[in-house]
Amino acid sequence: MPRTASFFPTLFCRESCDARELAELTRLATPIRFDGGQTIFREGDVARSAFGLSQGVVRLYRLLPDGRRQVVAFALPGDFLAMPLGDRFSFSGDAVGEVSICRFPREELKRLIQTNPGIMRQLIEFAANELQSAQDQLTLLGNGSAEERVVSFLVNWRRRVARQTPPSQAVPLPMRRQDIADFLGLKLETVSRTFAKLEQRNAIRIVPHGVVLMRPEQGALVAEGGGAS
Amino acid sequence: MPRTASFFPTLFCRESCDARELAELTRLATPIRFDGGQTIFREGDVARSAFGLSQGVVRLYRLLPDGRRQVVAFALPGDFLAMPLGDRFSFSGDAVGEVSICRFPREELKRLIQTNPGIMRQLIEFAANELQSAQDQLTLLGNGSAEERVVSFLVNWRRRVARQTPPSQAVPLPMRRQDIADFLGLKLETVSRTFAKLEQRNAIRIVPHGVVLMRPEQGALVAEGGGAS
DNA sequence: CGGCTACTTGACATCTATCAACCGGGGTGG
DNA sequence: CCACCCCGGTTGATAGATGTCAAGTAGCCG
Repeated sequence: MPRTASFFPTLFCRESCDARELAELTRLATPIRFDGGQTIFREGDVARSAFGLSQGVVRLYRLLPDGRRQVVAFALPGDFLAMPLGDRFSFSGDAVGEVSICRFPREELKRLIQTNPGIMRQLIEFAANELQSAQDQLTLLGNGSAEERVVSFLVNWRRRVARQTPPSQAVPLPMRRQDIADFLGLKLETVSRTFAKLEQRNAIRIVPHGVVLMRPEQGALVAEGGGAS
Repeated sequence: MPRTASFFPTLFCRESCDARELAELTRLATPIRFDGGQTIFREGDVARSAFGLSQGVVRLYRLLPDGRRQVVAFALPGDFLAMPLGDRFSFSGDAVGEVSICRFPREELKRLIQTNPGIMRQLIEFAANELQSAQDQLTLLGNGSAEERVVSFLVNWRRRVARQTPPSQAVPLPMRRQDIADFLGLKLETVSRTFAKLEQRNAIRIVPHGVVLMRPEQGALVAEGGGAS
């Protein structure tokens, strides 16, 4: 269990960290790697496995029959990819850049969860967080202008990324404009234009694979509360 | 425990129905009534209680600082109002017409849940459903036109209502246009116009406190999958 | 160096929001 | 019992924001 270490600590050791439970989990986990663009699991597939993200970024999305796409969340290291309940995936996930995954056999994981109240509690908490995030996102898509959506995305993304690699002025944006657009319910041109507008206003600076959020505007930008999963 | 009966069966007896657990739950529950428009709980309040809906319809919503509102869901009998986790309500709920509620003291309910795997499982399943619904709604708000949103709402609402009072051609809409608008991320005028357009097309008929969904169009209308909580 | 892909920018179309007037039913008070 | 008022809903005219289509630019990889 080499690379695995970077995953468990974030996910399971936040509060209740039982050594035995952790050992069990580690025993079940199989580490896998994916290249950028590869699909990890597909909406509708029978969920034989559950996944945890160790390294990299994963976009979770749904495809509509006519090809439209809704990105449900961007996962960061420590996040679950898909809740290990329900026997089919309710969305697809693919790698944005290289990623390291922990794969769990679903049935065994399920059994482990049902017999370990500690893990069970963690799972419920995780679900509650997800729900909260989904409702934040819902509120944003229901009421926000293009600019509010983009700003909210940047602020939330920065907060989440900062948790992983603390000190850094620039916020990396490994995903494409199209991904951001599909996450925010906008078109990529609108995202691009909004970025440009924010830059003209000196709220951000656009850099090769990310943005720099400028100090002064940050306060004014906040407004919205929660955000992505 | 008189009126209470109409709540528990739907919520807790769908699958695993343990007589002892049910008895415990019933012991904790206090029935309350509210008139239309009354607020049952408020976003941000400390959640001393958890609530289950016995009769009527409740709108669950968030208020943004500038007064905009996002209706997160319309609850029907058998639904939980707010997940009994987290120590503050993450949204408000108020009665649409008269409602009957079951009130649970949160701490005791929590204890009961943590010691009863059956109830725990139910709760997780409920949370998973909620999450699924939230993501459906997210997809709708992110990609749907006004008409798609309204149609999706009507179809999903009909399905949910039908579960309660099976045979009825007309779909009751006890909530106001403004509520529907805030649920769908539209303005009430747009909702009204969309209703009118659908009626002109003979897809629906607008009746005093509801609509009738016409047979032929129904097939064409479906398109979207899931929906409200 | 060439070609691909992501991204940006521009002109224009479309949709929904906005502002405002109007309609109609239910309840209240005369 | 009738008239009025109030509220929710509908409808119209107009404006603003985002989507659409299309061209053009920049960075990356072979």
